[in-house]
Amino acid sequence: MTFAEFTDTASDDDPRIILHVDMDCFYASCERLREPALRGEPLVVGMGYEAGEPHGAVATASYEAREYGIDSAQPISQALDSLPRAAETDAEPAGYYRPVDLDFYEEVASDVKAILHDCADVVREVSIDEAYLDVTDRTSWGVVDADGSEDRTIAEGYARYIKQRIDREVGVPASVGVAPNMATAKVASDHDKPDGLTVVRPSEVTDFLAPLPVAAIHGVGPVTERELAELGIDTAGDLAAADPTDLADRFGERGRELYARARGDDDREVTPTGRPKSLSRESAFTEATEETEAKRERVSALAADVAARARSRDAMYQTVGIKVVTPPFDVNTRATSLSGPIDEPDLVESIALDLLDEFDDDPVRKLGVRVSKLSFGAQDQARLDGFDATPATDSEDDDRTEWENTADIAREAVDTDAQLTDWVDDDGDRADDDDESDNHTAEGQSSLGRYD
DNA sequence: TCTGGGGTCCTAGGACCC
DNA sequence: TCTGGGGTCCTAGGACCC
Repeated sequence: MTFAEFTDTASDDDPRIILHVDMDCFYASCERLREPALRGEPLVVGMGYEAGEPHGAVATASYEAREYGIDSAQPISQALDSLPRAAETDAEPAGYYRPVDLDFYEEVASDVKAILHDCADVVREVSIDEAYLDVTDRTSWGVVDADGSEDRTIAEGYARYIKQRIDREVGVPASVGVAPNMATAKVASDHDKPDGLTVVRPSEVTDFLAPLPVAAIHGVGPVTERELAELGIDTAGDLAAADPTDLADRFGERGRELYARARGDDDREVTPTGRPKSLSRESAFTEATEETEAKRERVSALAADVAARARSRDAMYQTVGIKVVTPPFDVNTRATSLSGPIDEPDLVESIALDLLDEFDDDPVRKLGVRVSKLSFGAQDQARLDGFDATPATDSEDDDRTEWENTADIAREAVDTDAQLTDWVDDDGDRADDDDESDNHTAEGQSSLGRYD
């Protein structure tokens, strides 16, 4: 047997079993958990409405509310107008609005995640209400013939067990997709919402995907959908039958990726959730403003916020950036990198304000502050200690801006002992690998310094 | 659909290095 | 003074996701 034959056989005989668990209109379900009277009622969860400004957007709409055309990301005022009235003359809509309470949703989510981790060896949490599980070693594609009439896979029973545990122990509904890879599992969980369970066996993958609209593929948004339509590609089957080279010409590497997903080819492993790559805060003005002071105040507040959050998460950052949205909806970003990771709220503010200067004369409808190139935990800081402050940029001292110099001072002032917290790596080895690639950057620079 | 907030990944061009 | 090819890092923008 050749090696190729061997691997083919191995993958045919032993396809993975991947679950995608997706909580149904999660925020609304959480609100119903603590307020059962909201069950069965049209419910909109959003933000920005209570301030008296009809400026927020819908975060989640219950399925009852969706019946009236209400959808995520819709302006809140419009959504509330769409709700039915109890009587023609009623001023109040016969539906409910609740403001987002993220802290509560995170508590509920952690209960759900605990069950998921109990049910799988590897869990990748993608968001507050979504996760991938590799349960290959916990169940099987084997078929049971329980009552002699239907054949179901053992994996289906396992998925149902997980769903029921979430429902029984936490009290919120979930939709689950089961498939031999992540991309197909994701589409499967979406296929029968809410409270759905869709199992796509290895032999069924192609037939399952083919008839679906191309937008059902994860990664195809409005822009790509439109461009694909111009090429006569409307369904996943069309995409699967297209010429991958043409797709690559038009969409780059993404084209190949989407082609593979439409064919049900996806060998990405389920890896544990890594640490964040960036942290940001943004906020919109009621209407576009040109006032310098208003803009600066907003940026200062956002900077303080984002720096505090970074500190609370034990994150140091090496890049600080801003986002400036000008009418009609032009997104501008600016960023500055420092010579090493820092944890300095004042510096975040001064850099962000400096970057904002460029937009002094522009009307602005939205501002954001972001920190990135994050590093975590005591190890990085121990390294910083030996990090001799002679990065490559030091040769041009005159060009160094005030904040870069300040950054060096701040870095040298870092008290390693004070920062040696009881950081625990709860993300496993893989996340560590990710972080190490970041650390190498710092090491590389200090090496350069030595060889200079 | 005149658009909130928090993220990820990819790409292109320029700077810089050997 | 003119100059190749390979590589990395950085910034800015774009598409997408929940």
